[in-house]
Amino acid sequence: MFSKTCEYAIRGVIFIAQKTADGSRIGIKEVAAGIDSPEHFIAKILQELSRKGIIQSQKGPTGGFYLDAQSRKHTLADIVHVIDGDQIFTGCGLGLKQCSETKPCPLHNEFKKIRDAISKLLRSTHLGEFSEQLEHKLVFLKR
Amino acid sequence: MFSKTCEYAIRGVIFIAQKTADGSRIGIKEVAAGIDSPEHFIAKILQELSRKGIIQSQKGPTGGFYLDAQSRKHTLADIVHVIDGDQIFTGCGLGLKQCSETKPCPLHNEFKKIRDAISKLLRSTHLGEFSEQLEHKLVFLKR
DNA sequence: ACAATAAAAGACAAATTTATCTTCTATTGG
DNA sequence: CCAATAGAAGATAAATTTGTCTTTTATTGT
Ligand code: FES
Ligand code: FES
Repeated sequence: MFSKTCEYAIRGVIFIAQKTADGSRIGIKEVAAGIDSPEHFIAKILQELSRKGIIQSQKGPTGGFYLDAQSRKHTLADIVHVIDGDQIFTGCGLGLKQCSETKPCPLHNEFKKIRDAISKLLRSTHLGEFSEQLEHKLVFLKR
Repeated sequence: MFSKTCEYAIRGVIFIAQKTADGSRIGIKEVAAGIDSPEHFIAKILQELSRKGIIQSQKGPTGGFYLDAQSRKHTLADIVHVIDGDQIFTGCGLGLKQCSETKPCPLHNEFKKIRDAISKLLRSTHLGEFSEQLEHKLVFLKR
């Protein structure tokens, strides 16, 4: 569904959203441990998201990653778009070079519904929503 | 959503289903051309599906791939299962080692709906259904 | 039996994705 | 200003997926 990179990205950002809801920052090591991902790999991913303005970062002592008020309005779709591109939003489920209404693949109509459900979910889930859940052990980001 | 291998597999089998509805057989070259895939690559894929009994094949002159009555009752889910395993049917959308009701990821409940929709689609689509569409240029397997 | 045909199988190679390691740069507190 | 900290960046490597090439085996019609 998503690339491994994108899975880490989403988990990482959700983790950051939860841990920095109080305005603090969190270091890359804690993020990697928190979501069970390779440290340098998630670092690169977060750096790209930071460059694109999806999350914030700060170098030096007391530095780390965090989300500002603006970022909390971003959605999971923004992350997926940056990491995996728009394939999942508009691509053909059977891998045709492009999805098309006029030259549809045999599953086009059915795939479209699923794709739209995924889009809707990703677009309607804002990063700010993840601030509290984890602390109460209601949901998990690793196993 | 699916691996490239699995996309080719589905397109290939649908193509075979359409072209051999009359009881004939079709060669690997025609399949590769028909779905715009690398010839030897789709060959390996079809060989595996053949070993698993999802499709049939016959060596030698007048040989080729085809679907018998039994195979036409198979579903797209059978193909996906053979090629990509059960990740798409039961795996966690955020890449946790296993999806779990008791230790769910933050998107578990939403992902489950999507996963179930995909499962339902794949399980309810039988290979026999593809026998006529393509001939009338209603749907396409390459572009 | 024989030659032609077509899939099966296995080895190999390219490309992409995922992961690791090292060095550089910015920031902080003293 | 200086030393410590932590992210940024770039190079390298491993693993996986995707694609190609060659040889073998089964089947057919003559
Ligand atoms: S053409 Fe395949 S999903 Fe639209
Ligand atoms: S735990 Fe992530 S989808 Fe079930």
